Amino acid sequence: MTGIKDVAERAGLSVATVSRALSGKGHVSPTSRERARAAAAELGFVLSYHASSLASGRTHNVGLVVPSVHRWFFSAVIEGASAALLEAGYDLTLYNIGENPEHRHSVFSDFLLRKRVDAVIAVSLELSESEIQQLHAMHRPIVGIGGPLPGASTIRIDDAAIARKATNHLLGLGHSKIAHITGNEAYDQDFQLPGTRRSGFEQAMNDAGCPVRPEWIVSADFTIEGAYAAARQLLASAPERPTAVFAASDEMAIGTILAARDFGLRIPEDLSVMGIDGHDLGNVMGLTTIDQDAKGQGALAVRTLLGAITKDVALEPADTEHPTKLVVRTSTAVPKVSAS
Amino acid sequence: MTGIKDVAERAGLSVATVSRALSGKGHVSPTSRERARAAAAELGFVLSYHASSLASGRTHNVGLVVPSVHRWFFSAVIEGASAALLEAGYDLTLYNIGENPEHRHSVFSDFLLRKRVDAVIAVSLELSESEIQQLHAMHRPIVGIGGPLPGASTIRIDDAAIARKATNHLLGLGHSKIAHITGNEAYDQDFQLPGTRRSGFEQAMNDAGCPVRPEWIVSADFTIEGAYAAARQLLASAPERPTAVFAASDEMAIGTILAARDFGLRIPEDLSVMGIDGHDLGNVMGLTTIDQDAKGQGALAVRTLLGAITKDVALEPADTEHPTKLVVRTSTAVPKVSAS
DNA sequence: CTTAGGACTGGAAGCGTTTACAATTTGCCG
DNA sequence: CGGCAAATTGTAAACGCTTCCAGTCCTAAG
Repeated sequence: MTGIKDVAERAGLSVATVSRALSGKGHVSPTSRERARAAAAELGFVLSYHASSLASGRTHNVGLVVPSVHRWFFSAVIEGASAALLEAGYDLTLYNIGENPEHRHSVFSDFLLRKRVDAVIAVSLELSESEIQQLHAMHRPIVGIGGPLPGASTIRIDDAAIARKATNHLLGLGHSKIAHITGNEAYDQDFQLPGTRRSGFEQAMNDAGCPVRPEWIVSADFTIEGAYAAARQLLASAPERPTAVFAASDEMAIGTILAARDFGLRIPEDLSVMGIDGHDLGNVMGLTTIDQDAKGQGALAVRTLLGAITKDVALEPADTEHPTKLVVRTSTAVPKVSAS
Repeated sequence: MTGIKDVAERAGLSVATVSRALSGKGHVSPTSRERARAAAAELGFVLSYHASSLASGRTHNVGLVVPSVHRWFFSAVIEGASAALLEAGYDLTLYNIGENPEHRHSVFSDFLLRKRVDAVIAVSLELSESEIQQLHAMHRPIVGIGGPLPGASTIRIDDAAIARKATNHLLGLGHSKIAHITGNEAYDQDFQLPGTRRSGFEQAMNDAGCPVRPEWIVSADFTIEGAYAAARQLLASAPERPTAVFAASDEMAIGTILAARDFGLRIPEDLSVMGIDGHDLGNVMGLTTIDQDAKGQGALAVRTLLGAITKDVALEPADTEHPTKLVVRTSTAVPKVSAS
C-alpha cells in the first residue's frame, strides 16, 4: 500500500509538505503543490481518512440516522444528502434504525459514539431524553430534519400552516365534508408531525365553520398499504361519505386513491384527494399535493453541517423553515354535489 | 475523550490486555475481561474504529454501492444489508451513484480507495473495465448483487428461468397475446438483466408456439412512472390489445396497472398483469409476481462478506443463486376471450 | 521433582496522517 | 542596505488503538 511517505519520496518533498499540499491547508509553494499532486496521481495515492481522522479529528464522514429507508421522504432526504456529501468529498454512514428496538439502541449507544462521524443528521425521529443526550455527548454538530430536536439545529416545514393550506384548498373548492388521514400513534417514530398536521386541518375546518367529524379522522402508518386499508374502512363504513380526503402524506393519499378506486369512486368527481410531500408518483396519480422538497432538505442539512465543520465553529441551534409549494393536479376538484 | 488508556488505568490492567479483552482476541483471564468490560462501561467508553483500523487494518465498515436509493429493489437490499451489519457491529457506508457521471467517477476513483471499507457490496451496476479494476485494486472482498461481476462473488436470481416461469404462468392461464415491458437501454446501469428477462419471455413464448409481437415489447426505466407512460402507449396504440402484460419488475407492473385503469380496463378481467420482485405494494395492488426476497439478498451478501473478513480468507468468487417464489394474487386470471 | 508448554500479561513498536515548532528563505519597508 | 514579517519547508511528536515479543506463572506429563 502506498502511503504519503512514498508520495513524499517520489516528489522529493517531506511528508509534512505533501500533507499540506494534498489537504490544501497551510502554506505550500505552487511548485511543491504541483509536484505533490503529480506524484500522488502517478502512484494512485489517496489519503486514508482513517489516519487523517486520528491525527486531525476530522473524519470526513457524516452519519445519517433514518427510521426507515422505504418511505419516500427518507429516501429523498438520503438522496439529497448523499449527493451533497459526495460533492464535498465526504462519506455517508447510514444508520437505518428500522423497527428492531435493539438496533435502535445500539445505534445510539455504540455506533454513534465511535468518533466515526464529524456530524449527524437525524431524520424524523422522536428521540428519548437519553438518546438526545447520547447524540449531544458526541460533541458533534447535529441537524434534525422533519421536526424539533432539542439543542440541535433543525430544518423543517411549517406543518400546521401547510395542513391549513391544504385544507383550505379543498374548502376553497367548495368541499365541506372533508376527511383526514393522520399518522398512527403506535407506529410512530416521528415527531408530533401527524398531530401538528391534524390540528392544522382541524383549525382550518373550524375557521371555515365546517364540523370536524371524528369518524372521518382515521389513522394509518404513513405507508400506501396502511392508508389503503384505513381508507377502505373510511369509505365503507361511514354512513355518509366525505367528498374529499386530506391525507397527511402523499403515500397515504395514494393509498386512499387506490382504495377509492376499489369502491368504484372516480377521482376527483366522486372524491377529491390530496396529500403532502411531492412524491415521485404524484404525476402519475395526478395527485394534488404540497411539495416539500425533501431532497433539498437533505442537501441543506449537509451544507449547514459542512459549514460548521469546516469553520470549526459550534453549530448554533437554529430553526430553518424550508419552503413548500402547493401543486394542484387532477385529484382535486369542485365537489359534484355541493349539498351538505 | 476517554481512551483505552483510561479504561486500562481504571481496570488496573495494561492497555494491551484491555484491548484483547474488548476485542475478544487473544488470551485474557475471565477476571480481567470482566474488569475491562466493567471499566469501559463505567466510562462509557467505546473503541474508536478509526484507530483500530489504523492498527489492525480492519475498519468494521462495509461499503454499499447502489445506482439509486429510490427504486424498490435497492431500498430493500439496503434494508437487508443494513440490519445484518448493525447486528454484527459493522457500519454501512452508502455510495449512491445517482445519475451524475462525476459522482459515479469519484466513487470509484476516490471514495472506495480510501482504505475505509473492509468489503464492498455492489448492487445492479454495469461496471466498466476500469471500474472493475478499481474495485479489485482495493484488495477487499466484493459481492455483487443482481448480476455478474467479473472476479467477484455474486448473488443472483436466475432471471431467464424466472421470466420463463412468469410467462408460463400467463400462458398456463390461457393467454397467448402477451406483451412485455422490458428495461430501457439508455437509462440502464443494470446488468444484462432486462435483456435476460426478455429472452426468458421470448423463449417461453416460442416454446408455447405463441408469436412474440415486436410492437408488444415496450421498454421503460424500471420505475412506476416510466412504465405507466410506456403502458399507456402500448394500450392505446396497438391495433389489437394484448390480454396480458408481463413486466420485468413489479414497479413497472404497477405502472401498467395504473395505465390500464386509465383506459377503463379491469384487472384481471380485461388485462392480466404480472411482475417480478415482491414489492411491498404487491398486496395492495393484488399483483401476481415472482418474489425475489431482495432484503434476504442484502443480508446474505453481508453474511458472505463478514465470513470472509473474519476468517481473513480471500473470498472465492462464487455464484449463489437466490431462491424465488411465484406469488399468485388477483392481477392475473384466465383471459375473458380466449380467441387468438 | 523436573520440565515443557499453555495461559496470561505488559512493554513497546508501529499503523498513516496532521500539526506544532523551529529553521531557513524571501520579500518589502524605510 | 538592515530588519521584520510572511512564506516555505522539515523534524518529530502525537492521535488511539493492535499486536509482536518476552517474561511470569501454573499445570500436567515424565
